[in-house]
Amino acid sequence: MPPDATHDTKTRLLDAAESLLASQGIGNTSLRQITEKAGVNLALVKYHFESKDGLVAATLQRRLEPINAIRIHLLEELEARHPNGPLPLDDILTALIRPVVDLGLGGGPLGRQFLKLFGRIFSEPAAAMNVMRQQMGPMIHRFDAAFARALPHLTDSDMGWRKMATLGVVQHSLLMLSMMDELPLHLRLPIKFLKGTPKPDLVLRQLVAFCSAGMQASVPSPTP
Amino acid sequence: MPPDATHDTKTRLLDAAESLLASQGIGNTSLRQITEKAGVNLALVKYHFESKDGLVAATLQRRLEPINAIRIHLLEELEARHPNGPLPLDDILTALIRPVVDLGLGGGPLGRQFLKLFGRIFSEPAAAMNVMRQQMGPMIHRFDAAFARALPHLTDSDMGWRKMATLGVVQHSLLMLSMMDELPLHLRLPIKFLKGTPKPDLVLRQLVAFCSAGMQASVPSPTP
DNA sequence: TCCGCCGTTAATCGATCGTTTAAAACCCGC
DNA sequence: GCGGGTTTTAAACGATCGATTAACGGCGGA
Repeated sequence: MPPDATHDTKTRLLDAAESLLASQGIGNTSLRQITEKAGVNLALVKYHFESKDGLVAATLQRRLEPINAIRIHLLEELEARHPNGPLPLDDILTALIRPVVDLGLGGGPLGRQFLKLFGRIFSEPAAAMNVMRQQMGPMIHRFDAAFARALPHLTDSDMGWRKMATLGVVQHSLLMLSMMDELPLHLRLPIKFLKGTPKPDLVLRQLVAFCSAGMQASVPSPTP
Repeated sequence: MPPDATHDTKTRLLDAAESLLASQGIGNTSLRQITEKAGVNLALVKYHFESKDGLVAATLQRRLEPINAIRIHLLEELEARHPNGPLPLDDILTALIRPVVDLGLGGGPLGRQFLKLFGRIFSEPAAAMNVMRQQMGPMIHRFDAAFARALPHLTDSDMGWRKMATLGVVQHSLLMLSMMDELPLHLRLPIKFLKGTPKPDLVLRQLVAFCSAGMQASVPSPTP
């Protein structure tokens, strides 16, 4: 199976889109910028992806699908290692966080750029959020049972707050990291404590440590 | 001092901008939408705010300035209450988080909408980030000493990671909350554990509990 | 009363947007 | 090497963008 032209054009468009959407946001990136960077005719976006929204959705899906597949695979491995009883909280969090950290900091520059797009996604138009929800929904649901068994004393509401906080930690931290080597120096305020790009293992350890402690926090009393 | 026409027009533009920028993002909102909602002529944006960037900056500044002033005021109150020795970590976090929670959930609908804009800000063009940095920089720096004294065993790097994570928790959680009563039901996946809009006190307690535990987490060892 | 400034207005500028069309170029099996 | 489906191309569509211009209204001071 030779790399036929169709696949090539599609990939070139996806790569260019990923890079530009990440650095400028969806609404601020034009199809002309994308097709020019890809070295491809403007009308091919409609031909291969139907519309701009279609291209954006495909760009997100290309990365989210394998990431979430790995997450679930890691969780299943973990379950196999602990057939009975609850899973260690740190291991659950690692299964959830490691795939996206590895893609962003372990892979090439394209992965890094996608991290930024991933961090932006909640601020983008609904079309993008739809893909996100469609891809993340089943994966998150798969983790719910594991979390509930690891922290059985938490109410559904408390658990909900903490999962939301965890997602915030991961998303914001990775967004900041992915901005590091691209933003002008004077905007680096939140990450000036970093000398250079940190190793994926360090990032993972820091994020898991914070989130694990946060999820295990004692339930706050109604009024002091 | 009667409410002169100038101040009225400026306020109407700021209110309309705040609402629209929050719900659509900066790049996806046109000046024509803003001026139409404000019931004001298009050219008045240039007259009063010089440009679109100027209007956006003024919109952010109007909210960030008083919020950060209250944050610093709460911190100073706290320092006065504990003249010697470190401040309680939970109280530091409360001083940092309460003002923005109160604005977003305690005030009127405009405050709620600003929360969304605040949550989006890191994904917007550099012009918006500049205002953010300019306003947040001195405030954050003011809290650094308090955090360092409350957690003296943390290295600068560990502290940096945890402050970044804390900011992520606050920003993401408040963004999700502010989206709640505006987004279509099928997008509410991350917050479906909430029955209705939670009280500011509950939100504050949840966020402080998670972040406090996260910041106090035992320092992760280099390699297991 | 008239002048001068401030706030406002309508109208238009050139640029760029996503989308669409119709024809050209390409590739493969026959 | 011919025909038909696939892929690519150049060109244009209408719409909308931020910015700008010049003229108009009114109101206070000379």
